[in-house]
Amino acid sequence: MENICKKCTIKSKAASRLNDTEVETLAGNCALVKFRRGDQLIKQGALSTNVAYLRSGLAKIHIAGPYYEQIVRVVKPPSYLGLPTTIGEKINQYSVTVIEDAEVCFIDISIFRYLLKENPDFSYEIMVELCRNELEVFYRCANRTQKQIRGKIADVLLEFTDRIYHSDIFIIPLTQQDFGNLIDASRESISRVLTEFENDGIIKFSGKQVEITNKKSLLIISANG
Amino acid sequence: MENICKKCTIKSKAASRLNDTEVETLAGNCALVKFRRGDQLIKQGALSTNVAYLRSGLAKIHIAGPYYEQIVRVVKPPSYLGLPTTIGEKINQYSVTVIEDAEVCFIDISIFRYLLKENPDFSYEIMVELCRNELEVFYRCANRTQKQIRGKIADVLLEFTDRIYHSDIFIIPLTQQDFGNLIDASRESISRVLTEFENDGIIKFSGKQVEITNKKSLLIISANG
DNA sequence: TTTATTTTGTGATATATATCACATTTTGTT
DNA sequence: AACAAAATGTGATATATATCACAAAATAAA
Repeated sequence: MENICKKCTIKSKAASRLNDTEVETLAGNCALVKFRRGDQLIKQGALSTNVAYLRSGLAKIHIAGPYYEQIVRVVKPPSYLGLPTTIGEKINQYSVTVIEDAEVCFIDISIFRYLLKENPDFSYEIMVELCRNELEVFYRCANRTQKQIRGKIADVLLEFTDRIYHSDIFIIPLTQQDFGNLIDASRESISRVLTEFENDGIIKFSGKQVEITNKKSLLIISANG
Repeated sequence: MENICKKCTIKSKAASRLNDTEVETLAGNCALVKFRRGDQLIKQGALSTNVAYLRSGLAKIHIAGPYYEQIVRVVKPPSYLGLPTTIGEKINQYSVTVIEDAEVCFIDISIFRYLLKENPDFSYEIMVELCRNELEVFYRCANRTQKQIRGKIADVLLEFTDRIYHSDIFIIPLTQQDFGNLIDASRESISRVLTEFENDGIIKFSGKQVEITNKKSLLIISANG
């Protein structure tokens, strides 16, 4: 088997800490798979045998809430998925679904654990990622609670334009239903506010394509809403 | 200096993975400090030089939200505090305040990092803790969103009785203001619902002391509310 | 003990957002 | 291309919970 990981151009910061032998071990126990929008990468409740590394595309993490499925966050690459399961648990504690065609490397859990044990630098970088996730959920929580719908929608639009697509024009990778779920709002409210933003000349949108035409306003709404 | 850590009876699962020499290193760079309710252990924005290990007592994690301070969760011992800062960041990303008199060990950051690097088992246990935290925040998020006040209050009461105090009678360690903040409700709503629960014979409460008199009802409310 | 401060209780009222209901458009499929 | 299914737009209405405004009680400080 050729060493696909060695040549990988989208290596994680953690993986770049691995030495040649370790990369080889990784490559021998790692499968690159392509997924399409809607495909489920990780299914809550299922036994897990792999860590997933999101190389490209976009995914959403969602968990079963008391009444309905709750989207917790949107994940952009590069990012490891399912770590909390790998570490400590055997059964997936949440689901991950692709929302934009993605390439994912599945890494055998025991190999991943082996690398964590053998290479403290690798391990440390994984920890950094875990910590960052925790903090992000904290912030997101505070925002979700304290802002009202307009502000939260502005936040999401800004996140897409600045951190995910790095462009003023992009396709929202979520249905309005999911968009609402992500920020705790109803589908109808999303529709209304988006229309309102359009009327106010802040965005243009047709279908799922959005163009941010007045980012300043969006920033103000994000700060005050 | 005597080796206080070696004799420690409330050792973390991670720390129990350390060998004698490592425990000695830890002991030499670790200070046990007592705190009283209201004392701030970790201050968001401040430079961090220590990891805090909550040995006893109770604390709340809170972060600056867009409009007000948001309580993210209540932490019970044994638990490491400030890990996300230790790992990856230099400045505290959230605050921690004692809500019930506590004993805390402050561990020098560089020593902590050294132990992470030297001892993969220690490191792995820390990761387990990080992952558990992440999952808990996920669940909490879904609950906060999907349940209404009655259900969320029932949840908190159940958490106190089952997981924190292991007793049907306990003192709520939060003001109603903080209680509300924790579950996204107003102070007034907490007061009203608590009174309602008392009228329905589910709890008895005088001042901050609560006695759960009908746990079954509470479980039902938690499940349906 | 007295005084000041913080916390709690409770009614009346306001409001942001959900829900419902249905038309319309878009997307996916045979 | 035609049809079925899913997603979106928009008005009318409902509602859970916040906010306001005080009074009362409990805690902390002097």
